[in-house]
Amino acid sequence: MSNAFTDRLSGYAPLSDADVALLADACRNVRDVPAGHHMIREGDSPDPVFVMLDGWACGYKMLPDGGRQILAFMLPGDFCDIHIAVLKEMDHSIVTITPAKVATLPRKQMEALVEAKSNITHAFWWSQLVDQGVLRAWIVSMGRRTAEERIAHLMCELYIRMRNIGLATHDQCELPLTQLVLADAVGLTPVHVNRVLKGLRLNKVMELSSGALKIIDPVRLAEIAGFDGNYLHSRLIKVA
Amino acid sequence: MSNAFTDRLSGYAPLSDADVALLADACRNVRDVPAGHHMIREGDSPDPVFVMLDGWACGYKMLPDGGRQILAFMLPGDFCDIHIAVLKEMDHSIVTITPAKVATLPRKQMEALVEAKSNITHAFWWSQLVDQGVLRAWIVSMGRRTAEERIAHLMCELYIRMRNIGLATHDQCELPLTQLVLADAVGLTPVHVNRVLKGLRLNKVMELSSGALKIIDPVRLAEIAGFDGNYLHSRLIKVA
DNA sequence: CGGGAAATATAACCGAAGTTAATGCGACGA
DNA sequence: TCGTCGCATTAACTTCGGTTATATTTCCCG
Repeated sequence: MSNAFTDRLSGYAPLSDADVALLADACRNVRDVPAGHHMIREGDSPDPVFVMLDGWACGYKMLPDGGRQILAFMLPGDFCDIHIAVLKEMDHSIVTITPAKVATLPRKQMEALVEAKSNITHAFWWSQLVDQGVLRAWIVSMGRRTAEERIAHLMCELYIRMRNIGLATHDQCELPLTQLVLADAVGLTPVHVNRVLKGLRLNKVMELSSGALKIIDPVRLAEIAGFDGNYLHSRLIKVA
Repeated sequence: MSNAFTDRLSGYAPLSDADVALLADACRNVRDVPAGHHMIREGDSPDPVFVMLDGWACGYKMLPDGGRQILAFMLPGDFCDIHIAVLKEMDHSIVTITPAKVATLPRKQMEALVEAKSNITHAFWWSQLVDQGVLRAWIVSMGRRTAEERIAHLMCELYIRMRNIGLATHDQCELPLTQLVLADAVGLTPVHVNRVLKGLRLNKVMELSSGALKIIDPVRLAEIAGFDGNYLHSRLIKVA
């Protein structure tokens, strides 16, 4: 009865079989959506909460000049936005990057879950805190890291997150991001992303091609990124 | 019985007099701390939750190379970090910028508040969401805005937040940040911050001196910043 | 299998912000 | 009252990453 979502939450609080069943049941309403499908648009009034069960999505904000800044990547098991119906209006948009399976939890059900089971509340809180930690790490990257460091850091983040949900081998994982998407995420131009990627490839640090990330020299990569995975608070692996 | 904290939360959920009294009582334990006092250091295991009742603080992360990135400013009424004791280890530090009055809420009391009163829980959630919105806005700034735009945007944010808690006049507010602190916040060098500030002053947009921000041309400032205050979800003024 | 769009790759040039360094100016304590 | 320390200011030079433009490759999809 478990799925990517219950797996993730189980890493954040000790959930009983009943809790897991409850959560799994809550996301029984699953939709298959194609790549490039908007789940939420800025300005929408949020109703259901979305949970990624399979595939990638990202949250982003457009600027008046047409630029786009990606704010976060959502992987299987992640909440898309855990607002719990408190906002009048979404302040950003969410779109799928690959074809995806998305569970739709009506807000009432979310609220019921939070009220009823303190374990689940706890797991939601924790999830929220981790997401916030990721946002903070992005701010640090954008503010103080060079282009190469930023990209290396994002690769570390995504690789570890993929590993935490069992979707990475020891040196490799799927990474279905074009250089344009990457550029929108790290606040660089696609041209410069290409230059940096070339550098990392030539220096035998990592390779990114045909939708997959291959880490050749993990130590060097983490060194360049100044990566400290602590902020991901990833208990999953240790528990499992 | 109200204070800066209960005022802020009242803007997020309808709190009864009893709720307010409960919250005010929860932060009866107030400490006066000097400027530059560390409330939380990265790596600490968090115990109590801190609430700013007066003065300014900021959260930041140090980089291996000695650089510093400020992640958020905390104003009167703000939670310093609403982790509710869920983390093993803080992933960033929090330090006062001015002399401040800080309330210390033991984690047990926080948990009790959350469990007991759904209004209060709701207000905490909302507060959390606003903070997250601020983080996202910072990412957009760092990723996609020029130096001038970034500084203009931060000034807009801080002015509006000060206004929301009744600490700004129609064109002015206290802003006790040195150019060095500002630089650490917007991800620029102090030298460049100075250049930009000079430009804004010469163009009669705004002035920043002796700890105060004076907005001369608010329309132009918001224009430069591409500021849309929506993300602050500031219901306070409208309700009051 | 072949044509077309999207994604990647490269090059030449430009400009915003970083670096380094020197100077000015208060505020505060001795 | 003076000296000092931190902050603000300014200048000269450098560099990282942006811009624009043009291949080239990949990968769909008929």
